[in-house]
Amino acid sequence: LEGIIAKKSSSTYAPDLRSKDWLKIKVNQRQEVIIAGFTKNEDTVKQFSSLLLAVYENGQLQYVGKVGTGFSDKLQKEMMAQFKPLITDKSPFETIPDVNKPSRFRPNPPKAKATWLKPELVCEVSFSEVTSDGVFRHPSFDGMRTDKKAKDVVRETAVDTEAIIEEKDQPEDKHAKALKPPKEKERKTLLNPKDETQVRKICGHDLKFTSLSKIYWPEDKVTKRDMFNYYYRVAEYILPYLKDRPMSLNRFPGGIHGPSFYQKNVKDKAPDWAKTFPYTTSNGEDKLYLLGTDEASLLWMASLGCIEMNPWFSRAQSPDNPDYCVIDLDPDKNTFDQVVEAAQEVRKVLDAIGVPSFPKTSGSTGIHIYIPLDSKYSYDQSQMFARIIVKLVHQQIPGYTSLERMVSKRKGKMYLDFLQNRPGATIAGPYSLRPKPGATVSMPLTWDEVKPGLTMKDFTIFNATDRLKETGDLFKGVLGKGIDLVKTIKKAQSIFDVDGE
DNA sequence: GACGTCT
DNA sequence: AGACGTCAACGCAAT
DNA sequence: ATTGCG
Ligand SMILES: [Mn+2]
Ligand SMILES: [Mn+2]
Repeated sequence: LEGIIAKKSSSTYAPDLRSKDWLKIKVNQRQEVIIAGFTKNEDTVKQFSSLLLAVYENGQLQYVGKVGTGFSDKLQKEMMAQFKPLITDKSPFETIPDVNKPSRFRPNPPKAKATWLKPELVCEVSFSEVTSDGVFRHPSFDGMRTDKKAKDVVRETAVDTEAIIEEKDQPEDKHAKALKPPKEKERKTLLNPKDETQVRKICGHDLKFTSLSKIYWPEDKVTKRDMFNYYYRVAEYILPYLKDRPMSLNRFPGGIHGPSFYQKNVKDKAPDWAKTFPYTTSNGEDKLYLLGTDEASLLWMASLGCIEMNPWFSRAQSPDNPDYCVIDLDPDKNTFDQVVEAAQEVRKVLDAIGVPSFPKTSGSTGIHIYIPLDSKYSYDQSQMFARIIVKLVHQQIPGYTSLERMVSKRKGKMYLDFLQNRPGATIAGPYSLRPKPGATVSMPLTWDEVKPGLTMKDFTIFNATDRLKETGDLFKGVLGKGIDLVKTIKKAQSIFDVDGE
């Protein structure tokens, strides 16, 4: 048994971070809204990039934000047919909303052109909360509503009720406060800034955190304590990508410049509550992988000095069937703008054959692109598909990319790594920290963000949680509906010159 | 980083 | 109690 | 059998 010792913390600081307050499952709100227009980004092939949403407030049309996710290409086509007759060059709003509103975390939003619609169509969206300027956070499209008149669409939550009361500077009304939905609290920090050793109860298990002021990232003055606090705060985002996955532990007990080593076997090491996955090595030894499960397993890994989180592509329930295929761009003597170019080339190829793709910075030097497979295929099939894609990409940009396995044969060109799609192989998962100067994070992106000027240090331990509050989990689709490989490969063969070999 | 053994 | 030593991947393919 | 590779 590993040394996680049950001991009451003597610290007076530690508040009860485990009050059920934050344990509540985040329930999205839903409401009907009017479609008042749509935007189309400069580069996209889609019908539209987002819908501009509105509700009536005091008889006036009020902008409540936009939604850019939740519709398939097919649905978009049908919707566009409904939009066409309603297009108008006059904004239905009294004051024209800023649909390209930049923010601290998306300083260069893609240029989106707005098209206005007569406010007649109604749809339903879900969202996590309403921001202080009255727009939806993390909106997602749930479908059209044909049974509802646009004129009847008003705000459904009590949030605005309170906002209006405050605006008019009325005395606070207890009743209004009671109606207010529970505010999505920003998660508190796990560990206090003082004690070198602290014990916390996580998922019912006492975890001990030691050497908390040890500097893990000296260039950035980031400590082990900072690392724990980070994983604690991103837990809800990262855990879906670790859950039930065997983990390769890559340990850096002395920080990012100290010696490091891999650990796969946690037999007789993991605490008794940890879930494990048995495997047998090629020379017949029985070992146990740690499975990602919950916050306790996440923080226990971190406490071993695992700066990175390296999950399998498949889960224990179906270990031979990956949930996604990965195209891993590994630059050598390339600029990051070239990595961006290559990533967009991957996207173009995938777009052409109707395959959704999800990009993220690796946090180290490259970019990872995930393709959802929904564990319908084998690793071999996934790798075959990845090989087809990178071959096509390489044909487009042979000047600075390479498919050579041997580094010396790559001649400084970027490796289009498809071989990582094999059992037992891993890469740093989404939201993982990396043991690199800058305390970088492997950050999921929208494709609009994958453009020249992007840098690895845009996303770090310092800004990741703030960004997540704004963007939500951009990788949701990765664990969603998988592609149809058979159809897709056929389509690729019809469009491109795919050589089978 | 954790554990066993030695002084 | 503290110092010290030891351990902590793996599969595949090219050479 | 050893090395290179992620
Ligand atoms: Mn890589
Ligand atoms: Mn790679």
